[in-house]
Amino acid sequence: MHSEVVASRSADQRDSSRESRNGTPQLDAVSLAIIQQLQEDGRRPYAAIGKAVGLSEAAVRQRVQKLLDQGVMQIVAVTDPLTVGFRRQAMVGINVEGDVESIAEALTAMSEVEYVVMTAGSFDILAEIVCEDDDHLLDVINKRIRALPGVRSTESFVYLKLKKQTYMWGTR
Amino acid sequence: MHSEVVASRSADQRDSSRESRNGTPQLDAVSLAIIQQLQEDGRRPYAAIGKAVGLSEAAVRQRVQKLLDQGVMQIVAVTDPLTVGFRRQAMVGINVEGDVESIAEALTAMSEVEYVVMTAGSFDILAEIVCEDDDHLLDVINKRIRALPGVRSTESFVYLKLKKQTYMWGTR
DNA sequence: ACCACATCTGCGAAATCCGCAAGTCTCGGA
DNA sequence: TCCGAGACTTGCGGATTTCGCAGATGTGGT
Repeated sequence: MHSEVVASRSADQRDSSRESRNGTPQLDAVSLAIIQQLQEDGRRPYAAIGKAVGLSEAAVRQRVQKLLDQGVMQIVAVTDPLTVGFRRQAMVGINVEGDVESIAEALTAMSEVEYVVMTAGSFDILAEIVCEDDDHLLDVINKRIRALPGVRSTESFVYLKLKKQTYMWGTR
Repeated sequence: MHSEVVASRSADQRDSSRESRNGTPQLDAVSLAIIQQLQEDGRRPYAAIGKAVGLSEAAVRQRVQKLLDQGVMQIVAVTDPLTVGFRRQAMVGINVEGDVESIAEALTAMSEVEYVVMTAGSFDILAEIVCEDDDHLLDVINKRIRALPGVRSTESFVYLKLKKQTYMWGTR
């Protein structure tokens, strides 16, 4: 009933914040374990987490704070869009002529756009749209996205049924 | 310094849990406001939330517990996959012959599959894959997904750059 | 060797969480 | 109309958690 992740801390396990070349902070095993705990329950007390990962309450608190400050993770409530009144969703594949980045930027600025990713393949950009109804969705796709200068074509995939949505990265 | 969302509670605002025909619980304005608070900070104290939405600490506590029990929302840590060691992601569009639902089910069972949605359009299913490297990604797509009986064809969109990822449903 | 820096621990004080009870109000059914 | 169910409020202690700080410990660079 005392499953410690790490019994002793060796050198390479405690570099909780070293920058790798691309600027993203490098995470050690302990921080990973902390994140894992908070992925199960975002409100789990620091002491309980400490017990699980083999750290003091204060140490866990400091690391969590740093992870939040660094933007490595955030602790938030996530919901099923349907239950909060958004009944139409779609993934939109977009092809761009010219600067892809600027189009992506414009999409990011739209509040109905939940998700924007630049891709390799037959689309340059994939964007997820979350709307209240068909009219709203139609408006966003036809009037706002297609109106952006540089958007060559779009293809829409209206969601029929959401089957899975996980937030368990790093928990495998 | 006392910004209450609701000054007085009218009838339709306090049906915090009524079932609509499709079985999903209906949310009132107050629960929406609570979720909104927790989307900004999943660890915000109940008293602070109560102050913001115009409810007592105890009432907020009861509502949050119910929302969690009902599965309407969950409070979790979310991370940027890249910083936790998953360097290859892709969206895969899938075409199916026969029962779409059962294929979706099979995808859901895979731990590398983060997201599964059934769609209308030129794909029957969209699935998001999160992997550690190219080999892993290739393995999942070619050996596991394409091997499913009923999968007619797939098309992959490898992620080049994630531009936006929000969890702010209902916060508009 | 020594310093600078980051991290961890320990420990009080303050704040929060949690369960509980009693009273109010509204809605809807008998 | 009367009554019960459900939701909210207020109030209350006790257990728990959070928070800030001071003092160790450890590591890397000079």
